Amino acid sequence: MAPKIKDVAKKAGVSVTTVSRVLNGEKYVKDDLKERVKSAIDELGYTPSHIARSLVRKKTNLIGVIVPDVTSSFYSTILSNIEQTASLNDYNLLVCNIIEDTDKELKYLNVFKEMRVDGIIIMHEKLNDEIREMIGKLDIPIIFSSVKPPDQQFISVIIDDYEAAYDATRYLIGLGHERIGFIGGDMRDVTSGQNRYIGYCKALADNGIPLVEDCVRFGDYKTQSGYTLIQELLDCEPRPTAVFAVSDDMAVGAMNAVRDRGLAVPDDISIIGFDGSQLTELVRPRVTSMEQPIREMGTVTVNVLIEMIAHPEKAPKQDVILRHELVVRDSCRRNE
Amino acid sequence: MAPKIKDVAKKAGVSVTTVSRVLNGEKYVKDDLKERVKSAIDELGYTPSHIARSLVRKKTNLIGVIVPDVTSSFYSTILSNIEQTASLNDYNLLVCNIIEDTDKELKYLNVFKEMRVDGIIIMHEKLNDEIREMIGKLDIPIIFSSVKPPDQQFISVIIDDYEAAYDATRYLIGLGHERIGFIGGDMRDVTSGQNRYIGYCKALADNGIPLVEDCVRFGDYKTQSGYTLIQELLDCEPRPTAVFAVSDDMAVGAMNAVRDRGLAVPDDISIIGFDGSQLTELVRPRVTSMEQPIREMGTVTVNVLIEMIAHPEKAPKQDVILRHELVVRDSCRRNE
DNA sequence: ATGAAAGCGCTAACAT
DNA sequence: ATGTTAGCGCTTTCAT
Repeated sequence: MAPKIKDVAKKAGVSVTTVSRVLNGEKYVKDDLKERVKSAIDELGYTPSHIARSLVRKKTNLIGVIVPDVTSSFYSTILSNIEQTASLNDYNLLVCNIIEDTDKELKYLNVFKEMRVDGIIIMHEKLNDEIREMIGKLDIPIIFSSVKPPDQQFISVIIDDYEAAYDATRYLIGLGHERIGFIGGDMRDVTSGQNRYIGYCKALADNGIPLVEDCVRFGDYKTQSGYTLIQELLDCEPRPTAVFAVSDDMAVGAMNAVRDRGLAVPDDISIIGFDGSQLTELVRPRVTSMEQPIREMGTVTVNVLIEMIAHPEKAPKQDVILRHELVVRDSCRRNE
Repeated sequence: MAPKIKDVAKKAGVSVTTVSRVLNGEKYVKDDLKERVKSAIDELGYTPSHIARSLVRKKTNLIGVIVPDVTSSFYSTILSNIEQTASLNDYNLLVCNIIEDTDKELKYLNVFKEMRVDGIIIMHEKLNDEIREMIGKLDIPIIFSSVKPPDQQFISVIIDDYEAAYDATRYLIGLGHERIGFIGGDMRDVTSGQNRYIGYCKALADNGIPLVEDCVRFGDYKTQSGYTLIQELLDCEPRPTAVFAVSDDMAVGAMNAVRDRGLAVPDDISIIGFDGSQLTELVRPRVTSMEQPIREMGTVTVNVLIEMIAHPEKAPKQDVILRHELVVRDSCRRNE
């Protein structure tokens, strides 16, 4: 059996309180006692039980994280930064990977509650009623990262997706493109679905370019869906000279489809992505992308959450909006 | 304050023991009492405290996982499967991302100990003395996934890297290649460093092909290192007609470098990767790779670990060796 | 079939 | 400056 505080106290010839005091770095312990306790701890190989501590302190230093898919470059990068920032602040991560599995999410939310996690980070916006209700009466600080659920009560760390999509489209227009296809996300998603689509539409409208419904498709942000959907766009007459894909994964899928059809990016068609995932630099041509500050997003999310945990009464009422940034690489060119 | 078992007992007009009994699905509770307790639980929105439970049961249902880099396609895929299998068995994951940071790993190992996790999964093999010592006296079941540290005392879920590398090299030889470059890993790593290199050497030797030191480089498994190292191989006279990179990431980096130099894969040079990461299908040409059963690896790791947790006395003494498999795609061709 | 009470390992009044 | 003790929320003998 692992040694407990009582064993240390006995060995050092002091009370458990004294041991607890040196454990928690309190003053009011004479140096010689402190030394005795420390060597007792060393000899016994004692490590305090976080469990017991949590029980009395009513604080677990645990953050529950719900990721849609850890294998995605986008989410894993945010997760990586979440982990780093959490670790820096002595928080540990309970990670749940839900692959569109509502039951699993519900289960994990319940686990988070049982575990008495101090805070929760959620990275998807498809909240059904059950989950909404569960979350609503959870009484644990919750923050959304990179997404914004329709509910006003929750706060998010996001970019302005509307504006980012607007800027991405404008970039294409500025390059002389007028037939610009769109490969969108899930229109049930407010940020990554609706807002990006609206931004695209508005940019066209502001520049007197008519929206061609036939050049618009919606997918699920993944490579395969970009691969599939662009094929329909390539069949349009006249063919778009540029395509805006609302995720880098979809952009890469689209680029592969173009290539597999014997066409070239960007010579035959320009493609711009969205997110700023590592993939943009891995493929050839490298993907021009409207980037989110992914790493910063993870960091900010944790910092805001920790603030909410520390001061639940003054929880922020406003979303945190980070800046998006166009990073030009090689997948778009001027339309002559 | 969240309701506790005592509140439920009071509300239902029974003892806490009875509540505990229905919570844990024991028999010996009359139906009407059971009903009363259940509705009290519902009305109060009571959720048992995992903390308190863990304290008395001396079981946390927590598994600590140490990943070198969650943003890597290879590790995140294993992690995803670890999570899935753990969740299926009611275990939760405490995830630690160490980016070659020994201090952080040490810290986390200590956190795992404090948290009294039931088991630990480690996915890297660079154990320095400090970590080795820490792990040695941890008294928590530990299993290594996809890697094998030099120490005989720990068990691993791995493939036979030597044989896999041998087979990969033989595939290239079978394609008619005789000048076969090698982009290896870290020679301090037994599995992914040494064994793959030795397999490569042995395959050459068995086929009467002399090893050309100049066509061998060692990197860190990442894209950038593949990109850099292959440049030196391309300068060799005569130039290798094929290259074996011991990770898909390095293979992709190498392919990019080849392309950026105006050469083509596989027409000018064949490149075979290793791992079977998602990347192989994402880039063009798609990467022929000696694949590890990544998904199975995560599943098996958790299953074995859970077995070790349940029966610490009869811990497996043998590594679990999974089968590797060559998946032919488009990055290698016959050398005429 | 149900309940009283001890204790899991620790912290935090409170007392000295 | 140090020690005593009462919980934290639950499970689990042991009684009844």
